[in-house]
Amino acid sequence: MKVGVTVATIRDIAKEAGGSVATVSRVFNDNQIVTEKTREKVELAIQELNYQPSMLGRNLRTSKSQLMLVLIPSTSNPFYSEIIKGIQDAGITNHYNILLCETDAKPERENIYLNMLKNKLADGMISMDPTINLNKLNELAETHPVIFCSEYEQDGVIPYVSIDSEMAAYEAVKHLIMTGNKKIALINSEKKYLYARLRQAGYERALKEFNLPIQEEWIIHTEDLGFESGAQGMCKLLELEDKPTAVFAVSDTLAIGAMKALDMDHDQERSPIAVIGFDNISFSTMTNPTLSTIEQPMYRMGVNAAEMLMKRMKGEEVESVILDHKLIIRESTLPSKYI
Amino acid sequence: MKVGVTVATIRDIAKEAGGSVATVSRVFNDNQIVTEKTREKVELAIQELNYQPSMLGRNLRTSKSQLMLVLIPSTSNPFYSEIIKGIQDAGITNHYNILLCETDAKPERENIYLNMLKNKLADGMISMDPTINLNKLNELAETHPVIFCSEYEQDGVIPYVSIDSEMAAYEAVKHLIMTGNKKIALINSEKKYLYARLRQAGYERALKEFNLPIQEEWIIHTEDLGFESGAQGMCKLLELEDKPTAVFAVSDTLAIGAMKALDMDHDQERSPIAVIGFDNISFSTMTNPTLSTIEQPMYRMGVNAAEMLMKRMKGEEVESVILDHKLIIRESTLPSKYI
DNA sequence: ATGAAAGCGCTAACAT
DNA sequence: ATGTTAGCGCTTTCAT
Repeated sequence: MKVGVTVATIRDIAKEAGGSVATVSRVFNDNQIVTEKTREKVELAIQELNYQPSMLGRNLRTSKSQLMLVLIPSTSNPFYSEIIKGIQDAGITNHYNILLCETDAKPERENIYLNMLKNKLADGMISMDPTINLNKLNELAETHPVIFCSEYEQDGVIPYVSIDSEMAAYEAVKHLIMTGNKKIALINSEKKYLYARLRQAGYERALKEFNLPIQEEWIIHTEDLGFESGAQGMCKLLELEDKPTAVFAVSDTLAIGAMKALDMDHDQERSPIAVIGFDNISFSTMTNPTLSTIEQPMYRMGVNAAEMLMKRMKGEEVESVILDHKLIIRESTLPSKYI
Repeated sequence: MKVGVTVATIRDIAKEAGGSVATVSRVFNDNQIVTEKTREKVELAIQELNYQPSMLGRNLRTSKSQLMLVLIPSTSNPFYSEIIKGIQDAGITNHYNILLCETDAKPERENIYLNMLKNKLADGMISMDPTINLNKLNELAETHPVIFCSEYEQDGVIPYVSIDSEMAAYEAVKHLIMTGNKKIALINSEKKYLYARLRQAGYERALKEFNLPIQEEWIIHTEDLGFESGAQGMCKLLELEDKPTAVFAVSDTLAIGAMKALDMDHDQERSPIAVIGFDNISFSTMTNPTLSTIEQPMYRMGVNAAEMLMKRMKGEEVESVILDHKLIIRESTLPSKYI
């Protein structure tokens, strides 16, 4: 690494081209007012000195950073990967880059990121973090562009893009009922998250509609969405006297863990247990049996969230969006698979 | 979102505290020269006006952004998630944030990111992208801090953190041989990638050492590391007259896809096929059978890469690092599983 | 110990 | 059409 190599600034170009910094700036910002002749001279100088305008200078002047903050709880859930890809694709088309922020459910990290928005290091924020402090975020949203993606605040003021979790859960459970199950368990995450409450509501609505009892012992709450938690949840269910015949897990990662616990359970007496997940991550086609699930349009959610944020950053108003979900029936809920 | 709300600047604080901007700056930078009394006054004003120093201003002045660029080919491979977590954890401790850059193997994106480094939007770069243009990167590295993580240039000048891919592959294949396999196939990615060449070299070395033939038709090259590619690779092998009895796949994602193809192959005549992967992503314990693999210390690789880069950004020299890998034996290579 | 002032690289209002 | 210049918010040197 060469030390002391100074990078060309706009002034160097101006001098080299025999013009002023304003002209150089105009050339770079595609200002049509510049003569073709002048433009050529400037562009030659730019080539010559291999000039790149400093974002630092430009950003300070325009007080824009062209950066979007993206808050996620953890990178380990593949659910977020597809969304991020959507955000990135939409952002890059409009010369925005994303600053990925993994909060790991740590409030001190959250603070760092909220401050980055306050002190202009980023122009706006997309939050996918269910653990975020809503009071602080709402306060921030009064003065800065913020969009929710996936997890949001019901009846809140921050625009969001999400799906109808209650309806999707209802459909998943109804599918279990229609395929002959009467004892249906729920592996849910903690009820402090909106999506957890909504999916539980959908689960309960489906059971009620078909006059099936809601049994406390068939509802498991896990600490996180890891495979391990799903497996533990299933183990608890398998220990029950009165075992369920089907399980609805609120994420594919939980469902996959649950199916693994089923694999490893060598009680040949027990009846097969159907499993349905939520998200449709790509892994869900790789399990054996393949996993029935609710598809979320993750890539589109990301694109939408980014576009909403970019509008917001231009000062436009935006409306929240509910995207379509879809029931995907695979082997894990096919009775035949187990016969 | 309130419009027109102006954020407090360092001058506002100076005025409020009845001091100068220099003093406020000193307080913020923990300059010990400030009197306790003055410091208190300033801190009160900071509280009062809820002041956050603008990174934009600070960055321009110090010509540092406290941002590290992280280049990855795609977010969809979970292999990168753990590494990124390591980078982020190490970075945040030192007040660095990461700018995640998915190149998607598109050269135009690559250019965007390389330029961000040139024009000071980021202080340094960690590249995990095997598709990157080495000429450009080497040129950039002459003037800017760059570190390779996982994929690197052999005998190049850019420091890297990686594992011994050749040795790891050798061990994986030797394990297949020791468990009784004589016909061993390789599902590799494209040979333009260093890791692909090294792993193939290890594969060939193990075969040679045990006097097993290297058969062209048992070596598959895939376009990417997706599940689908792994499945297609296995299908090709299953169509062969002379089928292998074991497969070494250069990534867990490929291996998992390959195992899925095995699941779906209903030829009851064929002998079982052992599979070993590479990476030890968390999903590899969720398949049935569970996947034998080579563990890479992904989190530690990330931490190391970030620390190396931070040293480099301070102007220190750093040495490349090879971290330990580990053979993980699970069900997919246990002969008993198939009997 | 504190303050005044220069200046980082750029854009844009204003002047020519 | 082009140039001059102020100033974005901060750090830091130099003076007091």
